[in-house]
Amino acid sequence: MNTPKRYLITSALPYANGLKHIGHLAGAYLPADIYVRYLKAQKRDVVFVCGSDEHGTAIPIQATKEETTARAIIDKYHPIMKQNFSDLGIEFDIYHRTSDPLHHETAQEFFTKLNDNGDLEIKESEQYFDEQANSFLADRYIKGTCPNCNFPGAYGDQCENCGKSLSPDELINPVSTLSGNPPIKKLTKHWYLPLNRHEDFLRNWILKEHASDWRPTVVGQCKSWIDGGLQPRAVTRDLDWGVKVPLKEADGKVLYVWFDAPIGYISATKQWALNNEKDWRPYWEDKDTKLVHFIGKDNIVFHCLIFPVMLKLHGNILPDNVPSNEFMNLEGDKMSTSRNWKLDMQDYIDDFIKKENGGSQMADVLRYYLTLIAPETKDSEFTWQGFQDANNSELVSIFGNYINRSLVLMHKLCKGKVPPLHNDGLTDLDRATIEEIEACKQKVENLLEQYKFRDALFEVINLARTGNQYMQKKEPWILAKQVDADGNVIHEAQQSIDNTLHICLQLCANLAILINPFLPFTARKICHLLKVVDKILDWKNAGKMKLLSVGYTLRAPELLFRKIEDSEITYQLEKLKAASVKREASVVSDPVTAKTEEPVAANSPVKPEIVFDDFAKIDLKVGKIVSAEKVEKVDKLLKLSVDLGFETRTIVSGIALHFAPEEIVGKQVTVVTNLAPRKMRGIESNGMILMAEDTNGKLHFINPETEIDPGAGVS
RNA sequence: GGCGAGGUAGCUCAGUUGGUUAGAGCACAGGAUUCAUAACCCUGAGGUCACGAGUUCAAAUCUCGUUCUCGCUACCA
Repeated sequence: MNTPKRYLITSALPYANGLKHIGHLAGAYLPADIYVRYLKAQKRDVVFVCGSDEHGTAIPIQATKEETTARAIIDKYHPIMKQNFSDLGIEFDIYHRTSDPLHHETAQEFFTKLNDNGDLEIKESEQYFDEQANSFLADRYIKGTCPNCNFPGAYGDQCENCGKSLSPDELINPVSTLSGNPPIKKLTKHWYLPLNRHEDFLRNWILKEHASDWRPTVVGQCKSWIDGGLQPRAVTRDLDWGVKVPLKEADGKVLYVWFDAPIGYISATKQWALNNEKDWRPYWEDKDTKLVHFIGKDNIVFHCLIFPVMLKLHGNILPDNVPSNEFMNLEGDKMSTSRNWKLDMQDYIDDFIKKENGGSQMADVLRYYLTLIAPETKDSEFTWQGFQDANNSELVSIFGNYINRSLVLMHKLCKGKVPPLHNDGLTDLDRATIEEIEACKQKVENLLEQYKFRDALFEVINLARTGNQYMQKKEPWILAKQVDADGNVIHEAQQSIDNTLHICLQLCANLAILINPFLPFTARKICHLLKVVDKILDWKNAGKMKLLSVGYTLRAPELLFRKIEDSEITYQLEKLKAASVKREASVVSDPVTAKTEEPVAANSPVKPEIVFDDFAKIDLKVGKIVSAEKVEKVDKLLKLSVDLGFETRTIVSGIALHFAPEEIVGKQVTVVTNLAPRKMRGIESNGMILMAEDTNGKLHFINPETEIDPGAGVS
């Protein structure tokens, strides 16, 4: 493996619509920071960029929720996120933002080049338009009744009640959230990135060239997408929040957020270059640059398929690796912002780092545990108990304790000075220990180069364990009891004590260097205790045994980590559960989006008023199920034959998860008989069975109290 | 239903191209020790490697089936 000339490391741009939780931290920011700190300790040429992603419809939506403007939202969250990262020791070379003019220029230039080269397609389509607001409506700006669960406040892209992804066309009774009026359909023009043109490139590049050096989950996910068929993807949309499409004919259109966001890496690099009087170009154009994207698995498609296609078309380098992490669960459940099941970085900072017994050592504790359980190969599990255990029995008991006992012993047995190493007195154990220090450096290095952060961290802790074992075997405190008539330790014993503590202290210094990428605050604190400058943390010093000069006075020991009490853990567990329960309770009385919605949807779960004639259009009849069978290869559908008196019809109904075919034959049901026919799975459905859903989500038939003749009208 | 990733000790996870009694850390039990934040150190117990077949001299590892979890995707008039 030859060393690249320079590195460009990116962490996924966090979306500036709210606080970010530790799942995000563990997925994209912490591993990147560790990697970057390691590279920098190696004195490599590396730039670590990140920034806030401030476009997309969710920003104005959040603004409505908080009753403010989009600009105010991003100006609120950008500095908070920046500070959160800083408090946790995530040290970007630049934390930029996509609202910056430089980014707008960069994104526009990117679009223009692709468009000029004919790499984009233009298509016209009908989209919902709000006449009063004179504006096309993003999916998120259309609300209506969810066709899946009948929740009246479903958005055009997703129903927040049942979680189903939707398209605006699926909504029943769509309404614009801008004016409250039903939208009309209007023709609009959009630019598309034809991913389908690049299937061969992607297949070859990922599935062949990177089949073995990328993580299996990443390659697998890409394969799944590619095999599923790549579609042209809209690059622009009708919205007034974002990067304006740089074409006269595209007034009122902006770049789709997925298109402009990754370009944010480039504009961030440009800004960094401006700040530091550097040239940004080689970082994105020179083949000798190693580009690495750190992301969570939800971002794989963008960073492995879409953005590389964009980069290739634009003439940039491609990522060398995209070490995506899986997800981190919390106490047995998925982390979720909407269900409030999470631990925000901000909350951890408030509850641990900013406390009197906290400080930056607590930032390192979180970094330690998150790295220990990093979801590198599969989803992992954050538990507060695990957090406490990792701290108390590893950081405190093994690592912190080793450093502490080394310093304490040195003060007691070596007069507070680094003792000399008497070469003629070296034992096999001494030599073996020295060799282990050197070997540890190599192990950590190899693992980090392969993005195996968890294993790398283990090796460092293991070196502390080695130190403990070594000290235990040498027992300098026992040797110190061998005194002569004057009470002085006899010569041979003192020599052995000197050698032991000399090696122990050099090992401490090595620990500082090796732990530095993972726990930077701790590394600096060790340097302070050893009275050495931070320069010693250069990676090239690792494995060396001459980091501390003989005879040098060291500081009095201070503890590196404190124990975490049971009460702190119970407090967090209760807090987590309380917040999540509160959330559930509030959903019942006050729908997810209550504050912002039109009164109708917010205050009463009733659809807009209609007149009798509207109702009279619907033809409802009682029918009787005469046969039922499961539609093959589909989860939810049953094919029913329903006797309506005057005829027997085939109706396909999505109730298979609730009823077995045999148990519903003979049941009476209410049928909408004049609904337009619709084909599902190749079967034409002529009508619709009315169902009621209880609070548990279970479906119930709507039928007459006692059996009556099929075909009876309902009104 | 399709595709992808998983199911290994109480917990969190390793297990390279199939090869001797399946590993680590933590937790647990016993012992030893006191320099150290009752920390460290030593020893030990603990697994039908989700389940069932098959290929093989040999399977946690390969093949097929079943089942469960996660992600993407399809179906809901």
